[in-house]
Amino acid sequence: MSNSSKPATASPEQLELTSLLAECGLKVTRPRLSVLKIFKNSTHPLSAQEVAAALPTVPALPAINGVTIYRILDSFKTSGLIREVNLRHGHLDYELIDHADHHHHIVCTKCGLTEDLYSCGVSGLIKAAIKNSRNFATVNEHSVELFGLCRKCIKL
Amino acid sequence: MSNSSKPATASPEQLELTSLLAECGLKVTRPRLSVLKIFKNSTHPLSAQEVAAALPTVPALPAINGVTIYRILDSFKTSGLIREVNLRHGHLDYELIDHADHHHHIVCTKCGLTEDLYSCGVSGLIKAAIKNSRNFATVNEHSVELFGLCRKCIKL
DNA sequence: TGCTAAATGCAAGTTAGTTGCAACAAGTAG
DNA sequence: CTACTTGTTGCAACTAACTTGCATTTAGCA
Repeated sequence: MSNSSKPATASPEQLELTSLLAECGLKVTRPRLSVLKIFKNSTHPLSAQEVAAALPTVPALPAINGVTIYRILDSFKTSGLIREVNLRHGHLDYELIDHADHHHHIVCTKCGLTEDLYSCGVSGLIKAAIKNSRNFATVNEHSVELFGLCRKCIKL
Repeated sequence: MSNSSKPATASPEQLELTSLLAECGLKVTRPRLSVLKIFKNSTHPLSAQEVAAALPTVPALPAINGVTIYRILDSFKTSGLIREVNLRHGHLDYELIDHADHHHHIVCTKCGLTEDLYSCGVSGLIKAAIKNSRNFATVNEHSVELFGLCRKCIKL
């Protein structure tokens, strides 16, 4: 039984995903590997539903439950693998945290097209906020989202 | 019947709210006046539920339906009276648009305390985004939210 | 004063996300 | 290699936020 529960050979990609999970102290399971792989291959933030839709349906394997996806997203968030972003789509989106890659988003309010922005410029604002506020002590996170129209939608 | 449907005297506040609605092309109704008044008196963004909770319960008058609140928020938003803000509370918040008063928010991720920020500093980012993006044509809106801990919560 | 379009109330439905609990499986100790 | 323990998953039911359809009412205006 060489291919009953474990693949005969593990691809380098699979190995990378596995160690990424292990490093975060998360057990390596099939659902988690699948979800992580989807994020790795995605160019934009994903909602829980998009993750669900992107899950491969292998006839031989049982489908992954919707609840499990929420719980995986939660565990990934807690362990710092992904972050929540709010793109005003009426639900939460998630994206991998690549520590070398701090960015924000620009969203088309008509079609939902999303691009990353690689400049930021709020560090001054953060400093000023802490300095001027009597109530706040620290700023750990921030979101900057631009909302506009893409070239396609502005023509409609 | 002097006090059956209309008050004998209209307060200056009532008059102001009335004309504000009229200017926006909205019919002046009791539910709308109540909701607008709540926003006028609030120092922070409000959710639909908070608006509902803040509605006065005058025994003589029928209560205002929850659905109506959503519809009022929608009409206020469409006519530019209020704006949506996303403070990661799992629902949408709304605040009056005061055109002289462009601001953003700083939110405590533990207790939800919210303050306004009166500096912004993203105009450079917006210009750069339009210039560098092949896909985007205009930026009409933006959100900047800082998330951190207030002095109370950081001690816990 | 009466008309008409807009606003409201009510009931039911939808969507996103959560909770409790039993079954299962990853990692580890023996 | 096997057995144990704890974290993970699946299922079903539930909640919160918000929406829709339709009948009724009412603001604004002729």
